[in-house]
Amino acid sequence: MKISDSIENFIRQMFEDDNSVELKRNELAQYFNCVPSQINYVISTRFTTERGYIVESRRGGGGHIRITRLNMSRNERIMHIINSMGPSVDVMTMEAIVNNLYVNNIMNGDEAKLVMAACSNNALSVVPDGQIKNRIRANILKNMLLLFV
Amino acid sequence: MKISDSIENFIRQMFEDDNSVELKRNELAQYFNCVPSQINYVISTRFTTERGYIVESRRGGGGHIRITRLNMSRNERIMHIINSMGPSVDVMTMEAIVNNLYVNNIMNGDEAKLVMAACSNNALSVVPDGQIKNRIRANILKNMLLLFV
DNA sequence: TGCTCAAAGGTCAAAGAAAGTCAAAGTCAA
DNA sequence: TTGACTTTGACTTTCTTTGACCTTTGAGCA
Repeated sequence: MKISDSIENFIRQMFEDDNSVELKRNELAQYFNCVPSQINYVISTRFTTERGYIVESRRGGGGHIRITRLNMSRNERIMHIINSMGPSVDVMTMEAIVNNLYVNNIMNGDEAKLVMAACSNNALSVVPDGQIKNRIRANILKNMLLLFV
Repeated sequence: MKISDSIENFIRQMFEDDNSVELKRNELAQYFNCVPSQINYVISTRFTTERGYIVESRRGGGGHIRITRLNMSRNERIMHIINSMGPSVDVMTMEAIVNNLYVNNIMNGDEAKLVMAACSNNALSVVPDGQIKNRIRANILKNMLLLFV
């Protein structure tokens, strides 16, 4: 199960040497034995701007999808995250953001855990409404991230 | 023998080798011949933050529930704070608690700032009602403090 | 040069797969 | 008999998978 995660890992590994990778949607889909649009799904949920990626593509013969990992300065990165975050953030996105900052050495493991704890569904379990929960989460996250600028 | 207790024991045994276990709600329910929501019941009554567990989950295909046991051996003080905190905490109390932990070297300055940012009125400005705000604050604080245990 | 068409990739909504919630009904000990 | 704890199940929410249909691109041919 969880083909999407496998695909995500596969793509992630392609980044080992380079900050930019190029892939063929159909080839990749065939390799993973899934429909091509699943590749789009993975890209649109895992390689978003919020997580520091830029995606470009080209159709037609010799078409491709290029994913580029952004390399911004620490403060730029944080401000970029805050600004592109929108008023509402779900748990997965929040975790991705924090993890991203962790692997980029912008926060250490303890700090990452703290942020995740503060923004977890558990911490917000008092809030009944999911929409509002995500809005509060976004707010808490922004407030905490500002400390790293 | 109550089914809930059996399930609790079963999960507890899964912790033998590891501090973190992952389970499938439906599978477990089938194994115990109960409705899936009973698993939620067991988790929410037995594997709570108050008892030193963190629960994460994921829905959809390949979903799961992960329970992580926090290392209890560290400071009783924190557990005591958490347990004696009540369901609602105002800003001043929160700041006093955090400051106390700071001057007692249980957390460093950066960490203290993070906790205060997450629990600030600012972070919770989305929440209109003051009572609810304090309840959310208490929850966030508890979740963060557990990381110091 | 301009046209045509196959080869990419894109979009979207429906179906599927888990887990979450909540309240009603049941149980049991004090 | 009451109140706390359990059990159950209908309904909800979230995430994933699939497929039908759409758009863009570029090579090759008239």
